[in-house]
Amino acid sequence: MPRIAATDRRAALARAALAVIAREGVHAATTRAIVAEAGMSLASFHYAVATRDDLLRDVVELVVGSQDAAAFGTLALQGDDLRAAVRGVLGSYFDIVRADPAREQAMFELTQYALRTPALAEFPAAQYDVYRGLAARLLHTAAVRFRVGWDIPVPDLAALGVALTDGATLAWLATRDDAAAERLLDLAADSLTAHAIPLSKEPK
Amino acid sequence: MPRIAATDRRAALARAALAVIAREGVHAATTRAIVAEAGMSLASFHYAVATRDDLLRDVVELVVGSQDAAAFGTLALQGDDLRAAVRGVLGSYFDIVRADPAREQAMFELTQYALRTPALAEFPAAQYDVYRGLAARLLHTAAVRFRVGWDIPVPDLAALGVALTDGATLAWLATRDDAAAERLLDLAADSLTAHAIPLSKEPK
DNA sequence: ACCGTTCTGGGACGCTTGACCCACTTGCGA
DNA sequence: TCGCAAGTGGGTCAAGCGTCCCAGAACGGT
Repeated sequence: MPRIAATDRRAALARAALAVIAREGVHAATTRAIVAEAGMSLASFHYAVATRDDLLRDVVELVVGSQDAAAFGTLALQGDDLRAAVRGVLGSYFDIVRADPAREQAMFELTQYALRTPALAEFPAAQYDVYRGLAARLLHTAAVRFRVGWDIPVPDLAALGVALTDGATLAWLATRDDAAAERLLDLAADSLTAHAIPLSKEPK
Repeated sequence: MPRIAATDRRAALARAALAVIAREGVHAATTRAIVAEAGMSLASFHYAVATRDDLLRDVVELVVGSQDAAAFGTLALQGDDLRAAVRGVLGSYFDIVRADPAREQAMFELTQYALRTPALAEFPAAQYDVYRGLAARLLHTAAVRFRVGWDIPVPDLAALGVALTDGATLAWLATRDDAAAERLLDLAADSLTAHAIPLSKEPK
């Protein structure tokens, strides 16, 4: 076992914990399961981190922090018109979900867990700020590219987008019905683009 | 301690378990916590039910079965026009969520738990069938009352409704932002009613 | 080459968990 | 009224949990 600085080990443990959670759920993320995943001894755990809850906090931070650009960086705005672009982004997101359903489920479980844990209670709100911020940026970019405006505030529309993707993800995790999910994403794209208004000939 | 038939005790235990889960989360629903909630001795637990997982199965069945008419029976279709009626139903649903957020979170947690448990893996799909069926019935009733049709299949529109309510609930549980939730429900009602088409003068 | 800090491993602790056993009480049917 | 199945309570078990301790190994500055 190579020597690793405590701070690095802490990060490695957080990643290992996330892997365990994705594979077996939050309740299975015991100290022993985590160190086994990371290939460490049990003592290294408490050398790097004071308590298990502290590590879970790291995991939540890891999730919130990395879910932004990391996973969604591939979501490119492309397509011939606004509707196609929006549908494309939703489809790309959904491909990510389908590629690793366990991980996506782990996100939901972590959110629920954080809501139950007083020390972590503020994280879910931050998580949704990240989601909504990302959605808002995408909407803004789309509006610029296709020279449209939105007939409601972008943050509100972003919230709608987040709710739609969350709802679609949850439904697919439960049913694994690909066709239904695709139809749902079609409707979601319609709902979002319905709020676009063409700008006057001379874009600002 | 009065004598209670094993079958009755089993049902009582399931209700107690649901109460514990709502209050403290799935991971806190230990056999001891459940019997304490139900006011029984630990031995009565395993007399009424073979194993803890068996009881959890009962809880899931209880949730799926009762969530239909029971909780949503109050969702009445009322309002002067379609849009108002749909918004009213969404608002009523949301009032239920806000009245007992812990219980609603318990529903999500149970779904996640069931997805992780092979013996319970088929329940989430059934749960969503119930949701979608309820939404479809509401949409059908609304169409009849306000003499409109839907420009897409009702099951698809029902899936959209379920995704929107799920997404809105999840977002509110995380942020507890009432105003944002109300705005989101406004948009949700718009998205749904956008698919209504007026019927010809002579309704069948 | 040395020494003290930094890191590692194995073992151990106290506690909670799900499960269960067995002696007991209760109440219904004959 | 009586017997026996149905139900109850307390105590107990092994396993798994988070946490901790301590002897020793590896490293970096001198």
